[in-house]
Amino acid sequence: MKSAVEPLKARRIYLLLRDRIVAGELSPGARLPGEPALAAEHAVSRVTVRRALDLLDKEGLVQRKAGSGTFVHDTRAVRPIVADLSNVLSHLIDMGRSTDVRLLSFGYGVPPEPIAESLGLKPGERAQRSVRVRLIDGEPFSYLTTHVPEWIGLTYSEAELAARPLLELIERSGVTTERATQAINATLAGPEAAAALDLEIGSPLLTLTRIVYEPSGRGVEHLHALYRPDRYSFHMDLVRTGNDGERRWSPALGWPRTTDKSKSEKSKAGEKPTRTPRVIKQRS
Amino acid sequence: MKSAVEPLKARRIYLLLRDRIVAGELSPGARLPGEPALAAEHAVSRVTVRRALDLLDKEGLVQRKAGSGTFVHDTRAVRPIVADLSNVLSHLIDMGRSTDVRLLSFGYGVPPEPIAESLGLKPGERAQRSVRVRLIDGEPFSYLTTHVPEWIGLTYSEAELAARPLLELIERSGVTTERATQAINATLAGPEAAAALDLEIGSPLLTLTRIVYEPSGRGVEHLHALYRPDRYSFHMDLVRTGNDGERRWSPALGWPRTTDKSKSEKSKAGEKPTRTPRVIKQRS
DNA sequence: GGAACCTGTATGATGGATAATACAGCTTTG
DNA sequence: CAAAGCTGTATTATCCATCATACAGGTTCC
Repeated sequence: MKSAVEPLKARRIYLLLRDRIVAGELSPGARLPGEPALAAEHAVSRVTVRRALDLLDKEGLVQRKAGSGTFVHDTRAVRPIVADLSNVLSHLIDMGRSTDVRLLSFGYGVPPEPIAESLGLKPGERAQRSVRVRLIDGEPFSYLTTHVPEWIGLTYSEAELAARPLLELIERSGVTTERATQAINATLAGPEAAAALDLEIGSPLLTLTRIVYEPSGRGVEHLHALYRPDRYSFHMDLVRTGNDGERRWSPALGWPRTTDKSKSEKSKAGEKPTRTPRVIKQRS
Repeated sequence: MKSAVEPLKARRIYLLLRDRIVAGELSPGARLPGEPALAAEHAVSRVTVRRALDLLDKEGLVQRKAGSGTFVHDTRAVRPIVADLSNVLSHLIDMGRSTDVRLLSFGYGVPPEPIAESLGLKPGERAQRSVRVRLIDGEPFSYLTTHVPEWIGLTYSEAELAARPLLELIERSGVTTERATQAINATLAGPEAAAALDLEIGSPLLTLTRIVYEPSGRGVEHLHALYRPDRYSFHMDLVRTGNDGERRWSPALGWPRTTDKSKSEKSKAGEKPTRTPRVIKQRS
């Protein structure tokens, strides 16, 4: 068995720098602090900084010029996709970007207890489990694990699942979907997800867990989605509702907009990032 | 300078197991796979698995019984706070949980370019930057970095900021807030955030970036929030709108019912009061 | 009781990440 | 041109996470 210990500090610095670049804090063309400076800043040796920069370089995020410095390269290719809170990204397709789905796994079995519970399954009852990866322009950005009660799952084939949206298939089976709940969170990539998303284990991931209910209140779909944060983020517009006494933000329903100039977001140096919303025009 | 190489595989396994526990996949009382099994599953040595389990143990998530096995312990203490998408968690306060805010940093300066842009500042214009940590029941769960145009920031004092919601202070200054945009994402904890949130560097974090605009369209607040995913998550209810042709999910405006996780009946072996300190300091 | 698990504990070996240091060649600046 | 940066490239040494292995002592179950 090969032993281990993988880059840690190096990868960390790589990720931090990467975040700052993708977030727009370091604009294209800008020169990064020198290797000695970065080494001092992060209290590591220059060799380590160097490894981090090599990773950025290999990824094309940065261009190194001997004798001159390291410069931020084209970031446009790395700009994340933006979806609204209901997870709609159809506007991307309209923009000519191609999305593709790859079905990694398909089968029936007894799901873990919490999922069974959310689907209202009796102990021992089976469900269909599928794992899919969604790609945009050939690059994977989401890793979806879905569970559907067996009696629904049986109404469509594996091939159909690979080709059509699951929810559409569910509705085709005669089930009406009406309500859903979802939770957004963050995790680290485990081995399978990391492999599927072309990431290293331990990379941060955005998480979305959604349960779709039919009118009777029975769950018909349990979705667990993992997103690469550098390629996907949730975005929403809020409006102020309820005058003073009860001031609160509510989602702006007419949602389409995003017209304004690239409003980027980021915070201070050496901090956490967040993505830059994409300027998107949408049809309709 | 102390050299390095920190636990990697061990921590990874720790985090993965932790996720499964917190997510409910491994219910309280359940017995984890044995150390040899886990070692095989993750292709590591038993020593490494052991370290991961030690971390879980120290955190109180798991109880180890020599000769018997390792069992999932009380998870209720770890259940994350749930907030709706507009970031309201008032219902928690209603539940008797106390929140507290600690002001870590306060000052004025020229913000990084993307933030300046979002606030509509001219190059060189200054803004107030504050860093706060929010605690619930004494435990930190969010790390907030806010930027406000100087002319607004000057209308309140540092003490006021530490005591009252920022948005309230902004509105008190005469500014009307009407619209906001926010993006949700994920990252890894950097050094400062990790320290403030009592985490290790490299832990996953939920990210929320919100920009609040006044009616004229000028930004008046830039918020960058980092949340511990094990203590905080976003939750929302959706309803199906737009019949077939344009089927889509929209946020349910009525208040979401909290995800009641009280599956009371499960009292396994003698319940234990275990009040475990939350320190995750590893290495001694 | 005893087999078959399990967790606790100790050992030595190893290899890869990191540190520390030195020097080359290029670029920019004055 | 020369000085002062910078990146490229070695070399050597250290450290420690991990591996592999062995054995102890507890628990479960037949």
